[in-house]
Amino acid sequence: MPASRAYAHDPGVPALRRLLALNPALDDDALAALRVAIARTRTVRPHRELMSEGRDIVETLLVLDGWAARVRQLADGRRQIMNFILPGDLIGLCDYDQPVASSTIVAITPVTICTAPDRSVSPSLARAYAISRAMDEAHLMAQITRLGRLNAHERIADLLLELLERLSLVGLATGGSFVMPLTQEVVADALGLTSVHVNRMLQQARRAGELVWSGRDLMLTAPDDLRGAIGRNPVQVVRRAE
Amino acid sequence: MPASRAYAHDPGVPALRRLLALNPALDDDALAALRVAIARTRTVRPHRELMSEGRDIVETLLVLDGWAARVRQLADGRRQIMNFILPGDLIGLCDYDQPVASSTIVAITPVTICTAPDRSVSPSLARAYAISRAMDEAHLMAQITRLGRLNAHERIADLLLELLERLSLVGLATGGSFVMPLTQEVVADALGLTSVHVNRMLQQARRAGELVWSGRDLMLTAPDDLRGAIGRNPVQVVRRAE
DNA sequence: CGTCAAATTGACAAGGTTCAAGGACCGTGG
DNA sequence: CCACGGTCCTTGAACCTTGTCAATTTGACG
Repeated sequence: MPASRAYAHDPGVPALRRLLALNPALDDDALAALRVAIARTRTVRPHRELMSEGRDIVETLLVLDGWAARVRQLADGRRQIMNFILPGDLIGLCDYDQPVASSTIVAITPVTICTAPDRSVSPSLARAYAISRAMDEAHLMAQITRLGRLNAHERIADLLLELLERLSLVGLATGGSFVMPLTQEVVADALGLTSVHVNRMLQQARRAGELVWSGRDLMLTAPDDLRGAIGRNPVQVVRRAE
Repeated sequence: MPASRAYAHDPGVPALRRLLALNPALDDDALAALRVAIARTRTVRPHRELMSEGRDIVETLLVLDGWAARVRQLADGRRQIMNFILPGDLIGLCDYDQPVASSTIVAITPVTICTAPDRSVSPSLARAYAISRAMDEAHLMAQITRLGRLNAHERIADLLLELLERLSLVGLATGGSFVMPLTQEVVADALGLTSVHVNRMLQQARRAGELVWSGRDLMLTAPDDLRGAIGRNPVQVVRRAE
C-alpha cells in the first residue's frame, strides 16, 4: 500500500473525520449524503490539475485521499504554492453562480476525490462547509505571515506544525509523525525559498534534534516545544466549548 | 475636507458603486436596505480596532470611507499586514454562527462604517457578498504570491497596481492617481520589507519615472506599462460577459 | 518657532540565492 | 542480480538583495 494512500481500503474516513470535527452536530441527512458521495470516487494522478485558473468552477470537490497544492505560476517560470490541500479539504466551495477559479490546483500525490454533496442537503452540512471555508481563509493568512515576517527556519517549522495539526484533525498523524510526500523543492515553492536553502535549514533542524525526516516519514520530535519556540498558535475560527 | 474622506458629504457612494460593480443586478430590496444601513454610520479613529483576533464576530460591517488593514502581530513585535480594506469592502462576512475573528483589523485613516444589511434581504445582495468574499480571497492569494516570489521592486509595483484597480472600481481613482494615506512603514509591513528598503525602492521607481508620490497624492505614470513589466493580471472571479 | 512623525541617507552585516558538481535513492529492464 | 536512468538530496563558494543601525533632513501643524 503506497504510503500516500493510507486509507485506500476505506476511503472517506479522513474526510468524514474532518467534517465531523468542524461540526460535531452533522445530522443523518448530511452523513447519508456524504456516504453516497464517497461511494463515487475518481483518482487524479500527480501533476494533473484538479482545477484551473481562469476556468469555470463546475462543482465542489471533496478530497478523500492524497495531497494537492494551490499554485500560481508566473510568466517567467517562478512558482508559488498558496497552500496545501489535504484529505477532508473542499475545493471550489463558493456561494454564487458562474464562479471562475482564481488559482490552479495540482495533485502532488495521487488524489482521490468525489463530488461534494450540495450544501442544501442539510443546514449542519452547510455549517461544516462554512467553517471549512473560514479555516482555509485563516490558513491563507497564516501563509502570508510566514512569508512576510518569518525567517527560513521559522517558516519551515511553522509549515510543518500546520501540516501536523491539520493531519492530526483527520487522523493521519500519530503523535508528531506523519507521511510527508513533499519534496524539498515543493516545500521551497510554498515558503518562498530555494530548495537549496530549504535543504540547509532542514539539516540544521535535524542536527538540532527538532525533526527526523527520512524517506516519506517525518517526525517532529517535540511539536509543543517547537510551537513555543517560534510563537505559533493554531488556527481557530469557532468558539470552543469551555 | 481631509483627503482621506473624499466622500464625507455623500457617504456610501463608493460602497454602493462596488456592490453594484460586483453584481449589476442588485434589486430594489437590496438597494433600499443599503440606503437604510448607510444612514446609520459610525467613525473609527486611526489605530483603533474594527475587529479583534480571537473575539467573536458580532456583525458584518460595510466600509463607507477610509482605509483599514488586516493585521497580525507577532509576540516579538514583528507585524504583518495581510491586506488593506478600502471603501466598499465588507468586514466579518461569514456564513455560520459564533464565528471567531482570525485576525485583527485596525483603522489606518478615520474609517466610516455601518452595519451591513443581512444577506437574507435579497438574493442579489447575497450574490454581491459572495463575490466580494471570493475577491477578498483572491487578493489574499495575490498577496501570498507577492511575498513569496516577487522582489522588492515588483512587490511595490504590484501592490500599488492592486490598490489602483480596487480604488478605480469604487470611483476613488482618476486615471493612475489616487489618495495614498499609507506611510512607507505601513507599506513595508504589508510587503514583508523594512521601511528603509521601501524608501530606497520608491526613490528608484521615482527616478525611473514610474510614479509620482508627494504628500498624499500618488500617481502611477503608466499603469498599463507597469502591469506588463511585472507581469501582473488583475483579479477576476466571475465570468465577464463577452 | 518648536515639536514630532515621516522620509532620507550611508556604511556595514546578514540571510538567502545562484551556479555547479557530486552522491544517494529507487524503480525498471535486461 | 546487477546495471541503468532519473529524480531528489547534499555540498561549497561567490554573489546579491535586503536588513540593521544610526544620524540627518524634511514637512505638517499648533
